[in-house]
Amino acid sequence: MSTMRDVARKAGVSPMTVSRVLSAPNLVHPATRERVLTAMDEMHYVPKQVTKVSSSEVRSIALVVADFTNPFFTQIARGVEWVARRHGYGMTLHNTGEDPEREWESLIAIRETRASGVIWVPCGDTSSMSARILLDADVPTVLVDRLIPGVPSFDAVISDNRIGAKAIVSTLLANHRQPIVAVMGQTVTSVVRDRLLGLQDALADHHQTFDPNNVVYCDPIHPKDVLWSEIRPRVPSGGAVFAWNQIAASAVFRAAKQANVHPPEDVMIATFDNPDPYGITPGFFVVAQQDPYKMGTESANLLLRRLNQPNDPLKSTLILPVSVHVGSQSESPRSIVLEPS
Amino acid sequence: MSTMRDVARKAGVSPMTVSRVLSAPNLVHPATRERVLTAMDEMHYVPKQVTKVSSSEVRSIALVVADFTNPFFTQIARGVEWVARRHGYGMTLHNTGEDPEREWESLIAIRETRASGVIWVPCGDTSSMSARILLDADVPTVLVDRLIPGVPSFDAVISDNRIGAKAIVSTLLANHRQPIVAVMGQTVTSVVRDRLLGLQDALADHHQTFDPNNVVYCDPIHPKDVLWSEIRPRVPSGGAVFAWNQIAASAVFRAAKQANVHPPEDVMIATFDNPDPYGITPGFFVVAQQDPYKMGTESANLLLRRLNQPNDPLKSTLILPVSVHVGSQSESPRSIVLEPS
DNA sequence: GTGAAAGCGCTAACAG
DNA sequence: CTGTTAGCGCTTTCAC
Repeated sequence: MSTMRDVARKAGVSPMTVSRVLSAPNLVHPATRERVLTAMDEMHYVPKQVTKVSSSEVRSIALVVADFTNPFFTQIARGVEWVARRHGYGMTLHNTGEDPEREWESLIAIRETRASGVIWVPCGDTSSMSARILLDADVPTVLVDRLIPGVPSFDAVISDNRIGAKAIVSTLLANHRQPIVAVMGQTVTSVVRDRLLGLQDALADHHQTFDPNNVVYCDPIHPKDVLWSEIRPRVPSGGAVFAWNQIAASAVFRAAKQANVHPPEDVMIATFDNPDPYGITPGFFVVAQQDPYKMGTESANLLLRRLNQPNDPLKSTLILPVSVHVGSQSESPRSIVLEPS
Repeated sequence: MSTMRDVARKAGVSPMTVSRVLSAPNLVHPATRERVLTAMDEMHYVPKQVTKVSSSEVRSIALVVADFTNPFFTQIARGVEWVARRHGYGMTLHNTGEDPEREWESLIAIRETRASGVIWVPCGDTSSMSARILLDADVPTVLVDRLIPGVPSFDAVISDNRIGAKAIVSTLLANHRQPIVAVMGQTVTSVVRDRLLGLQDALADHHQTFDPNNVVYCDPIHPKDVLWSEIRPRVPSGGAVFAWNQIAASAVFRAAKQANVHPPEDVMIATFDNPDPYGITPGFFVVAQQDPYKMGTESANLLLRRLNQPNDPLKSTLILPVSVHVGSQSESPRSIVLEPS
C-alpha cells in the first residue's frame, strides 16, 4: 500500500507538499497540485487519516442500540443519521442484543474508533459499569429511550412512558376491560419501570390495587409463543393485555390466535408502538405511539450541541410526548390528548 | 487526555513497559504491572490503539446495507454479527439508503476506519464506482444479496432469485391468476433483474409473452400508497400482484384494502420475503422465502476465509436456495420443492 | 509556494 | 524482566 512518501517521490516533491494537497490545496501551485494528484491516482494512494491522532478526529457518530432488529430502534437510527449527515457527520450502528457484555465490548471498540460522540440505548440498569468507559474517556454521550439510574452525567432523550402507560390502561378500564395483564421485557430498564408506574397510576385512579401477579415478563428480543400459557390463566374473556412494545404485542397476538382467542372481542391488546405499521391487521385497539424518528433527531441535536460546547455542565433530559390512539388501525383512529407529566 | 508517557512517568517506568502491560502482560513483572495498572486507572488512561497503523488492524467487520429499516437486511446483520463475534470480531452497520452518494461516503469512511473487511449490499449497478474504493485499498470484501455487473473481483452470497421468481409466477399461473402485475424496486439491481427473468421464464413455460407494461416500479424504501393507482388498471379481479419484497408487498396490501379490494379473492398477492412474520395477517398466499440470516452467516464465513488467505485468487459466488410457500400464513403452508438453477 | 525538522502516540527490534 | 533506539504515516512549525 503506497504511502505519502511514495507519492511525493513519484511527483518529484516533498511529502509535505503532498500533505498540503490533501489538507490545504489552495496553498499549492496548481501545476504542482496536478502532478501530485495524478501521482496519487496512478498509485491508488489511500490516505491513512487515522494517523493524525493528535489533530482532527473522525467526524462520525456511533449509535449503540439494544436490538437493531426492532423497527423502533432503526427508526431512531434514521433520525440520528439524518441529522448527522446534515452536519457532515457519518453514523455507525452498533448492536448490543440487550447483552451487557456485548455492550461493554462495543463501547470499548467505539472508544478506540475515536468517534466524535456516542448515542446510546443502554441495556439496562447494569449499564452503569459500561458508562464508565465513556465517562473516563470523556466521550460526548447522549442516552436515548432509557436512562441509567445513578448516572446523571449524560444528556438524554426519552418518551413519556409513565403518562403513555397510564393513558393506555385508563382507556382499557374505561372500556371495562379487565383484568389487565401486562407483558413486559424482563430486562430491568427505566422504560419498563416507568410503564409499570403508569399502569399503577391508572389503577389507583380507578381505586384499584396493583397485583404483581398480573405482570408477565418475557425475553425482550424473542418473546416467543411460550407466553400464552402464562397469560391465558390470567386473562379470561373480556380482559386485556398491555404489551410493552410492538414485538411483544405481535407475539401475544399470534399466540392468542393460535389458542383460538380472537382479539379484540375475546381479549383487547393494547401496546406501545404500532406493531402493524401497514394497517393491515385488525385487532389492535389501543396503541401508545412514540416518535422514534424524532427521538433520533433530538438526541443527535443534543449530541451536536455538546460537541460544540464540551464543557457546558448543564445536562438536559428531553421527555417527548406519547400519543395514544384508540380504534382499529383500519378505521381512522381517534386520538386522546394527554397532559404532559 | 493522558498518554502512555504520562502513565509511564506516574508509574516510574518507561513507556515501553506500559505498552507491554497492554499487549503482553505476562512479560511484565506482576508488581510493576500492578503499579502501571493503577496509574492507568487513576489517570483514566485510554489507549489509542488506532495509532499502531503499521501493526495489527482493528478486528472489526463493516456491514454496509441499502436500508437498515428493512428487516431483511437486519436479519443479514444478525447473521454476520453472530459469526463475527464467534471469531472475535466486532461489527458495525452502515446504511446507504439506496443512495450511491451516501454509499460512496460510507465506504470512504470505512476504509479510513481500517476495518478488517467489508460485507456489502451495493445500491445497484452504479456501485461499480464505489467498488474501486475497496479494490484500490485492497479491503477484503464480500457482496451480499446483490452483484455488481462488471465487477467479478469480490466473493458474493446471493439468493436464487430467478428460480424463486419463476416458482412464484408458475404457482400463480397454475392457479389461473392472471394477469400478473410485477411491482419492482426502481433501482437497477441484479435482484430486480433476476426476478424479472424468473417471471419471464415462467411465462415462457406457459407459452405466454412478457408485457413490460405489466411491471410497475416503486421507490425501494418508501413504496407509499401511490402505487395502487398504477396497479389497479392493470389488475382486474382475479388477477395477481407479484411484489419484489416485503415492503412493497405490505404497501400493495394496504393500498388494495383502502381501495376496497380484498386479497386473496379479488387479487392474489405473491411476494419475496414474508411481510407478515407474525402470521397475523390473512391474505398473502404465495411467498418466496429467502434465508437472510444464513446469507449473513455465509458471507461472514467467506470474508473470514479471505482474511486468512488474502491472496487466494479464487472468488466464489454462493447462491442460496429459495423456498416457496403456498397457502395462508395462518394455515400450515405447503412448500414447493425447487430444483436449483 | 515549498521544504526540513521535529513530533504525534505507540510498538517492533535489539540490548542489557 | 526492562529500557533504548528507531520508525510507522502524517502534520505542525518555521524557515527559505
